[in-house]
Amino acid sequence: MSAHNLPKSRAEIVELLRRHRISPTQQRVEIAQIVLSKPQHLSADEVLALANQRGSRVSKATVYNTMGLFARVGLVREVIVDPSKVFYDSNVSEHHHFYNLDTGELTDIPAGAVELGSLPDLPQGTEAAGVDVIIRVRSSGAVGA
Amino acid sequence: MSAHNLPKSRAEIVELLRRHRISPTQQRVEIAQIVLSKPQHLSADEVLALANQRGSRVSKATVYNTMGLFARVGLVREVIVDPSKVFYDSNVSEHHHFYNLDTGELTDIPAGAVELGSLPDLPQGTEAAGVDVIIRVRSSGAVGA
DNA sequence: CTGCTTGCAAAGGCTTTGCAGAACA
DNA sequence: TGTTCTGCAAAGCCTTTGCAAGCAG
Repeated sequence: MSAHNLPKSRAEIVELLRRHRISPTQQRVEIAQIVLSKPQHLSADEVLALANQRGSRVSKATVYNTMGLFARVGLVREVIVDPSKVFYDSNVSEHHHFYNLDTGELTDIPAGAVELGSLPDLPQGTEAAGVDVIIRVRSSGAVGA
Repeated sequence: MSAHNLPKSRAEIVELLRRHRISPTQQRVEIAQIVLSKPQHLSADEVLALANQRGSRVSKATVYNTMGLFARVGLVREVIVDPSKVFYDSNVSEHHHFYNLDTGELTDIPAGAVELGSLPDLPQGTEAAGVDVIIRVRSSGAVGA
């Protein structure tokens, strides 16, 4: 599963949203076009900025609603690496991340470059919902404290 | 390295702080006693609550300052799993976490239960600062949406 | 003494919420 | 036409900051 090949045309987006039982309103389609156009990591604020920049009139509230909705249905993945903001990753296939503490840059770890053996036993009464691996890095030469 | 055996006596705490070049003020010692007394995951708010509950007069600002300081010197580890708050882990040795999305509970993954092969090549110009593995789980039977 | 710390309250940044008007089916 | 969605602004939560008073060495 997974591997939508990041559609672009309005029609494809509409189709994609419908498939996820999301009614394709104008704003959702615009946001989807922006976010799903290519593999990328965007904060809510960046999505809003890109939308405005494209001339779409979308409000902050709608961006949050929409990204939350997309995350819930699996169109995007939330990446939690920074306490101050959530990143949305348009690449939903299984992969992990580097997070640069100095620049705030979030990048993908090439698929298969990190191998988790088998999952450990989960706490009793729980089922797995996802595995995140984050490798925090620092720009070489960056002065600490 | 690592493996402080979670000291308890005031004298040990003072000694520990000095070793980390932190001047052992009354508040820092109290907070350290609370936090480092055993392996645990606490939010800033919980640290404050525990302090007040013990009769220590410590302000919220001081809790944040102090936990930030402790994290910087490596006395505790920040765990970022929830966009809404930071957890501080008194267990500084290398290990990973389960995070229960339904209860907000953060628990340790037994050492060695997760094996990362070798680290992948880091982005150019960066050096590793830490690796976090978070296995998100959901209470079995919890109803989604 | 001199500087580092603390505490209070205000400010700040991200996200959520309430509610009226607009769009969708 | 009934329901769902949008947008604005206000509210909320966690965290940081400014500044005067207090403690450490």
